[in-house]
Amino acid sequence: MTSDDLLAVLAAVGHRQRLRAIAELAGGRLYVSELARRLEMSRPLLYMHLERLEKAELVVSNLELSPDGKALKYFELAPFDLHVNLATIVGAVAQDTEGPVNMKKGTAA
Amino acid sequence: MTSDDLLAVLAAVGHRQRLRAIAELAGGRLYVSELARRLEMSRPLLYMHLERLEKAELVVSNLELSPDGKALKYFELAPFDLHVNLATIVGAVAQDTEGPVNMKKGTAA
DNA sequence: GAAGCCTGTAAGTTGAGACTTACATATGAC
DNA sequence: GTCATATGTAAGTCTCAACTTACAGGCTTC
Repeated sequence: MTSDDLLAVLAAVGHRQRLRAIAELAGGRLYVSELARRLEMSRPLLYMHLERLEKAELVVSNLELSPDGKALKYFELAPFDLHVNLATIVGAVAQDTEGPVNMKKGTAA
Repeated sequence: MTSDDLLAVLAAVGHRQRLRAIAELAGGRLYVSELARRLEMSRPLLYMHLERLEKAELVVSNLELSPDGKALKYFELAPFDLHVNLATIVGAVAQDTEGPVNMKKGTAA
């Protein structure tokens, strides 16, 4: 995991509104407008937060059509469990100095 | 853990410079000026970051006198291991709605 | 048609954190 | 004395994320 990845997750989850969004989604998938009502925040604002959570791969979205034809953008939680400890941080930061080498997978430096 | 506590830690660690500071401190305790040189950032700036890390209880400081009489403010890592997952977040957010009750310890609601 | 939902986005404001420069203090060495 | 080290902090700038308002569509139901 690069420090960019780590920072994306930490910054994404390190915000009160996004924390609340995640907690609300813990009860099950919801579409944007409905979630906005529950969290009592404007839809465009929530939209922005959800985009951020999605980039950090903490949630997944899915545009669907309701039975009555409305477009509903559903969001649901992606499973995640990040351990914020020394090993994680040192590991992530190490990659920054380790030379910006392109590698597909693994730690073959 | 309240959501304030959780946010303090996440926001503190969710910043590139502070991540680097932590990684550098992983090699052992350092005083501010020395750490500033290693990270190549201004001392006042680093100072601010360290204060933030200390508030989140990720580092501990200690003002000491060097053999030659100089005051050195040493920082060292505090042990930490936060699991960023659903349980942690839901638990933290739950306390916000759970009524701002003062309680010493335990979850006796 | 108008009204009720929904998504998507642009444009503007604002506020907080990040960052710089500068200074005051203290100590020891020359 | 001056020069080097260190801490502590004030004051200012600046950038960016957060947030609001407003509008563009789409589809139903009446």
